[in-house]
Amino acid sequence: MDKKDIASILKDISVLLDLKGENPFKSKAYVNAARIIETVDIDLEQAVRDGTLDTIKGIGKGLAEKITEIILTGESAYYKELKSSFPEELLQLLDIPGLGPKKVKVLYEQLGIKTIGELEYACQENRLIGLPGFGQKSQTNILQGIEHLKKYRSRFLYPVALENAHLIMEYLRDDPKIGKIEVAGSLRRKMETVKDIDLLVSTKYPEEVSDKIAKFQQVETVIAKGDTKTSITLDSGINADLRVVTAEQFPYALHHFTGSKEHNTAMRARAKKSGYKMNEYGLFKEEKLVPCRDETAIFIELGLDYIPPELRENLGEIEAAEQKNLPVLIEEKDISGIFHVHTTFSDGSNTLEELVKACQQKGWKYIGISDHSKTAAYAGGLSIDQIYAQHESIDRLNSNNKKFQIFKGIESDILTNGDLDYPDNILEKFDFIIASVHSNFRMSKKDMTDRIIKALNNPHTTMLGHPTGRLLLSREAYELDMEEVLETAAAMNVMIEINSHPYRLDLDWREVIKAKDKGIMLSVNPDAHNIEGLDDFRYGVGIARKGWLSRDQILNCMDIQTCTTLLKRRKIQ
DNA sequence: GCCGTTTTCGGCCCGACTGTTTTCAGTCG
Repeated sequence: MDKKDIASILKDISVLLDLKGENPFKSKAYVNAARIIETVDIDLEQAVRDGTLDTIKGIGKGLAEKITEIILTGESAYYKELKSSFPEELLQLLDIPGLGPKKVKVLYEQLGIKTIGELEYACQENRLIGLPGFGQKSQTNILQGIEHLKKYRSRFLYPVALENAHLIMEYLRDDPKIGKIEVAGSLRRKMETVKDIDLLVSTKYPEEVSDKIAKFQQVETVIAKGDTKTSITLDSGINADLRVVTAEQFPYALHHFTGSKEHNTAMRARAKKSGYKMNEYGLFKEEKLVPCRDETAIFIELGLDYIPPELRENLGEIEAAEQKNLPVLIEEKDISGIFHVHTTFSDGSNTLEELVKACQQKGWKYIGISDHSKTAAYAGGLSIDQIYAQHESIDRLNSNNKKFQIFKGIESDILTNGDLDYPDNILEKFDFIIASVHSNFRMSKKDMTDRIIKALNNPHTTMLGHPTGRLLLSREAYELDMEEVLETAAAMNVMIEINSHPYRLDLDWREVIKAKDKGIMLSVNPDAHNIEGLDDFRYGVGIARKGWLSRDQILNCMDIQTCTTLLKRRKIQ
């Protein structure tokens, strides 16, 4: 029973309470507690033993009791009881846009609808019309929503959403009636996946701009259209919300629609405490607008340093901003070289020479080549002879150019027993070794943890590659005790990569925060298989920023000399 | 269900939009 499992039970309880029609604040208390459990850096089992669970802000006596029960027994009688009053599939109905707990309750109690299939059938039979709160329009919308759900996934990868956002922005940008236009929402906060695109536009002509948005060629449907908000579905399947405000309102609206919801809630509560009211239209003191020309001015008015969007998750950023304690976040320009690049020696599609040239053109000072190791036969893993051949090429290129360094590396499979993929006399020939799991994902949590821990204890391992193995929106992470992995990495001085491939973004940014706190050095790696793939490092920088990292905590922000020293550190120990 | 430098009771962030109503509830962010 790890933190995620506990949080998931608490969230389920919250939904069930909503369905029962309980006090909404009670339900909110459970969601809130779930979030706290997920993010708090406290050993919960220890807290149970010490009886200190209810000293955590947001967890009182009632929740502490329930969480204790879950930790000790793996179950919750309260949860079981709630669950038994509804069919299990019922919760899926909440995925349909426009259906919340109240309406689902009506559908269930009055029509006995339990599944999406039953709901679709009931709509086709016209049976929703006449139910309290339902009519012709809502029935049609529900049918459309079901169609949409079937057709598309509910979330999109960050670059996909970004590209779609840029399409809309380009369409609007040249319009003289439009002042500012900016991305907001989870996209601006650089979440790894997003549900929809939020765009904010300033104009004196809201109606005309709304009309123009609805006429965008790539709009499939206009979901809603009002004075300040237009919601559309693009033909790529992604939804976009466009908010239209005046130039004066823009900074407040930008902050509001960037979120997160949790950050906003905390900000408004804070504002209220000091006698302000805060909403998307402004910051008000005694009903009077406090003029702010940009977001920074809003933060300053509230006694805070500017909080970059990536940090706005209500995970301590407001307190840090108050104490002038926010980190100086890493930026793309801080990257001075790149590790984890595949060449034609294994499954890459560009040669060593081409990749080196591409890196030089980007102004980088070094590249760390890491092709696959021999067990990864499907990816053309290198035989020992091929390693010698590659090292010869690298030595030749290095001797011809003293200003650019090629580091010799390998992405070694972590074998099922936790060993690396070559004998020691070969492993010691590399400048760095990325140890990654590429096979046998379905091990027990304990076995997988032991497997990785063993690899971390190997003196040849420089860094751990894509630590969770997840593929966003398609493959779950393998079972792993991440806490133990981070502890070991910290103790053994092993670095961890932030794999920047948009399908991975692994280490997860929530864990990056914890890794940073443990003093672990991270490396923003593109895991590039061709020249274009090098640019994925940008997504990794986004994750590093969400993980509160500064340049001095990232290997590939260092100069050649420092990198060389840091890579050798492991072997000397 | 949580919380408290006026409070152990009575609050709990706030507003837009839709579809259903005939002044508002539900949903969403």
